[in-house]
Amino acid sequence: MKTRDKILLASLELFNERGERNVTTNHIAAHLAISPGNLYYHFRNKSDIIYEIFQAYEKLVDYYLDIPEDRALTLDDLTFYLESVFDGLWSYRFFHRDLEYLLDSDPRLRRDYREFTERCLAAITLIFEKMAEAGIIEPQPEELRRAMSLNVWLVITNWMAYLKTAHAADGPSGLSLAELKQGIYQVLTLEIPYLTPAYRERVLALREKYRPRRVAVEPVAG
Amino acid sequence: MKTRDKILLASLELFNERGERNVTTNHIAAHLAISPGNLYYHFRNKSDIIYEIFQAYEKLVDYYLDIPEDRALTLDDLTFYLESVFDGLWSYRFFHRDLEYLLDSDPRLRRDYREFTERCLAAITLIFEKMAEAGIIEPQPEELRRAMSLNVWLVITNWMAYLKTAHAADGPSGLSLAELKQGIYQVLTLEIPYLTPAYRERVLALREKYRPRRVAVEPVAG
DNA sequence: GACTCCCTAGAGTATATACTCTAATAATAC
DNA sequence: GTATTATTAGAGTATATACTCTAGGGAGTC
Repeated sequence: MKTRDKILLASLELFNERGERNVTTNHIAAHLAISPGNLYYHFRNKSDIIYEIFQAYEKLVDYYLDIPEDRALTLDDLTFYLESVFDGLWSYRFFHRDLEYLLDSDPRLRRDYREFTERCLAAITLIFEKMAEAGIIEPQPEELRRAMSLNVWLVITNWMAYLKTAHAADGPSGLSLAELKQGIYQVLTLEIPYLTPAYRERVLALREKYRPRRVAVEPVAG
Repeated sequence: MKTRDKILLASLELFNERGERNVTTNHIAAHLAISPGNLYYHFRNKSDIIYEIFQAYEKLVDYYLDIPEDRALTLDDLTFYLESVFDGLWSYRFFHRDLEYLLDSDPRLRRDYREFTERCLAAITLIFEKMAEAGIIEPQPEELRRAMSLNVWLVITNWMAYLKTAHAADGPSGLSLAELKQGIYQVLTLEIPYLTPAYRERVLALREKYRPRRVAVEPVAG
């Protein structure tokens, strides 16, 4: 693999593990056993690394959320969208953690992220629309659909922070993708009241798959 | 005012304005025109300042969310809870911005914050319970009520980040309390499907008060 | 072999940051 | 007044961080 790509990969890995704030360019270089000079040969600064990682994230989610317009939406589609979005969130999980600081440090990123959010919100709204068309949920007025979509977005983008700050154990054990996907349970909770009788049971069954299992908190020895 | 209190106040102010990450102890001292030595006479380190500010935040919200058990809940109560929570969020808005880093740096804070979240979730659940008792919303099973409360929490705690990252203008104009309170619109959106006919119109009218006004984006000169 | 171009090493730097240390001053107690 | 304690100033420090600079290796080309 090219050094440039190795840098991007290692950065993402370290950022996800320790948080962007705790990872310096020297750390990244050391992790790859290359010199700082080498790293700076490939990237002008840390912001550029982050920006490029973001672009990959953006591309991934855009790809996932490319809603086909020519056919009806199925429950499998819905499952796919939900799973994919949380997969993306997982792979680039450092990003939302320090979002505000990152956007403050890089105007390009701020602009792109705003547009990215708008695209995501539009996609979610479209999904609601197509769910109504498919008879999965009752149709709702435009205004409500938009507000609901925004709530879905807020729940999705904040679920990880909730897990990391209020839920997970203190230890360095961290978080698992499986836990993260319990966010799907929360998202589907939002849709319950709008489900049509025809689909109600099926969606509830889907939701049930993501129900958080109450994890017993290990008593700390000592 | 005592120097100690001045330090807490100035820290909160600067943290809110610029973000904790961008505010050093030297900045705080300079802002107050005192020496760093003086600051460190009153606080052992930056973490202690943050911890003390958090305790004030916690106390404030606990006070707001002290739900009286001896009487029925009214719409005015609900309004008060919502307004208060967003007021608190505003006054200590730096906190959620760097939450994960802050909790990683201070085990006391992590423990306290987790308990704080649990108390807030319990309070929200109780509010739902009492809203059902008061006939404002239809009663729901325990499980659903808990999941709904968590969604309310996720929306509330993420609303500001949404505004700052995806919505607000780039400029240093920043955010206003009024904008922040549009989060109430989103929270009430969550409750719409559960409203009883008797209260539906009234709650919708309340919600309407917080509807975001589409702000025209100023074209940038130049 | 010489030239060029891409890549890399590694020492080095300017700046920032959290925090310390000493000495002096103000406040209080007796 | 004197002793004691609380408060403050301000210079200073150890460490970290993002980033630079110079020198050179390796591979291909003529």
